[in-house]
Amino acid sequence: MLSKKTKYGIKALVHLARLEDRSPVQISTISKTENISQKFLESILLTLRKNGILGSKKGKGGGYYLLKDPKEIPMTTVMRLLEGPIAMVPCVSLNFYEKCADCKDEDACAVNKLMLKVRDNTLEIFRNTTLADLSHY
Amino acid sequence: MLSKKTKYGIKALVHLARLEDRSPVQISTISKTENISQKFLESILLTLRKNGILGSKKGKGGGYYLLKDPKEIPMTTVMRLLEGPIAMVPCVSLNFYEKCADCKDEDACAVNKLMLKVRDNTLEIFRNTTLADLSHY
DNA sequence: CTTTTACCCTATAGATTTACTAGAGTAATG
DNA sequence: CATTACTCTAGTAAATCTATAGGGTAAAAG
Repeated sequence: MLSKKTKYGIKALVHLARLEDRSPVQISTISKTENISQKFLESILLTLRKNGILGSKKGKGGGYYLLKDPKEIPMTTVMRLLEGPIAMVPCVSLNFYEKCADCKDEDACAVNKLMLKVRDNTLEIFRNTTLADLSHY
Repeated sequence: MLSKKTKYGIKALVHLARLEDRSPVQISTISKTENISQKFLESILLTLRKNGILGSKKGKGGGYYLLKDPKEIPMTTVMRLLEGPIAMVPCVSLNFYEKCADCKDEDACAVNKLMLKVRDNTLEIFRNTTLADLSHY
């Protein structure tokens, strides 16, 4: 299951990407139009900012804004930031690899074999989908 | 993340599929060779039995065995039984569809659009992969 | 009638997710 | 300089899910 954190994060990013100009948008605005708990959204936007996706401006007229062109933001980045590993199992993860405790031989493991295929496919989709692609109606 | 339930279930099924004959195999045997908590495995095999994948035999010489040819068991069936929905979000699920509470227009929703692609791809893999495919070394 | 094995129910520790609360810090504006 | 409008931070509570353990029952075989 996709966490709400990721879901909300994507919605917020798309919200920003759909706007013409890149001037700061307040959390409360996004929160209201996208039906997201404001405080929860706050922490999500914070992690997006800390990881170079968003910029923020404090004080009056402040808010969050995209740092890059939506075309330059692939979903792999967003997913890894918010959701974590793209692979369903650590033993087939590129960025978060971990050996299974129970598995003797990874090459003979059916789960590994299956999930590797799934990961390859999913990764391909996320790589080839940018924020701009998702923002078209 | 794939639950251990599903992981163990697949391992157990592959274990059975790799055997020549279809005579009953004890839980304890599978549990030991696959490094799975016996009690946990017990409940997993039970649900597989209740859903027509496995048969069981009580008493001496008893155990679990496959009811069908591994070629006839697509991973869609196994995944839906053990893991639940294949889609990462209920609003793109075929078998477990549910409307998002927060989402006004599903067609305009970026999360929906993205996850639909992922689901289609993943589903295709699971459909085209049978237990037999996973059982080859 | 004893052994062996599946079957079934309950409980629980731990982790994770989601969300709320309360306030501190910072910048623009009149 | 005071006010207002924001972001930022931390702590925490509730709810759910996960993985496992324990103990007892029922059926089959010899």
